[in-house]
Amino acid sequence: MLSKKTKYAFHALTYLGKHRDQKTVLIQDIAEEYGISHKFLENILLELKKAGILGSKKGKGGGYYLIKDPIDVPLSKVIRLLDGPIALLPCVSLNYYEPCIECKSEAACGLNKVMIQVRDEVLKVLENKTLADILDKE
Amino acid sequence: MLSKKTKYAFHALTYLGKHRDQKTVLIQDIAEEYGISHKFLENILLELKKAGILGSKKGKGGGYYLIKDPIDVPLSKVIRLLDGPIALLPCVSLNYYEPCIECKSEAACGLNKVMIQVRDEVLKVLENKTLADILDKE
DNA sequence: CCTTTACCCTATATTTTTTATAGAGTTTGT
DNA sequence: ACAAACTCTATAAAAAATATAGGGTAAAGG
Repeated sequence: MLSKKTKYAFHALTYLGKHRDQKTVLIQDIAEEYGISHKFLENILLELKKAGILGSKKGKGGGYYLIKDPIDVPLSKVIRLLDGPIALLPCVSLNYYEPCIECKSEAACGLNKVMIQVRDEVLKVLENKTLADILDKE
Repeated sequence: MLSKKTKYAFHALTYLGKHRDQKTVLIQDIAEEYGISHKFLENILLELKKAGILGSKKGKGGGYYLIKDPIDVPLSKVIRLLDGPIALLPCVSLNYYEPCIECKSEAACGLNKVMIQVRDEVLKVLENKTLADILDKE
């Protein structure tokens, strides 16, 4: 399941996508629209900024704005950023790989093979669907 | 990510699958093989039993045994049992459906559509791969 | 029939992760 | 100078996952 953090991130990105005509959007506006705590959302937006998805402007009249074209923001990127690995096992994660502690060898692990398959199927969708696809529907 | 509970369940099922020649297997034997706490594993085996995957026998000479043919135990069943929903959002879960609280309407939700697609791709794999596939590899 | 073995069940404790909050900085426009 | 609004780090609260405890119940075997 996606964490609240990730869901909030998608909400915020959707809101920012819808308001691309204005220069900046206040944290407060997004927080109110979706009933998210201002401060919690702040951390999320900051992470999205560090990842190069959002830009921000300080001081009066400041706020956040989309720095990327929505079509260039795959959903997988957002999920990985806020939630971490997409794979179901650490030993098949592309971005957060770790060997399974209790596993003797990956070659001899039956689960490993299946989970690689699952990962690839999930990524086929999440790498190709972007923020633009989400904006379309709303 | 799969929880430890689910991973332990797969370990136990693998062990039981490998030892189908003997009538029963002790909790203790499985726990030692994989370094799992006896008591923690007990709860897991009990759930697998309630789900009709395992059988057990009390008293001296007792233990657990596979009641189903490994080919009739889809991986999705085990995951759902120990971990809950496979879907990434409650609003697209087939077995644990719940509406998203912060979501106004599913029809107008861009994420909803994509996550249905993800769910279906994952299930294509996990419903068709069974315990038998895992046993093959080990 | 009695003792031992081993599963059955429920409750509680511990640890980790997630979610939320607080408050002091820093930058910027007027 | 002042106020608006993001930046950053630390901490707290809540929830979930993991682990432990201990008595209950059934069955085998002598």
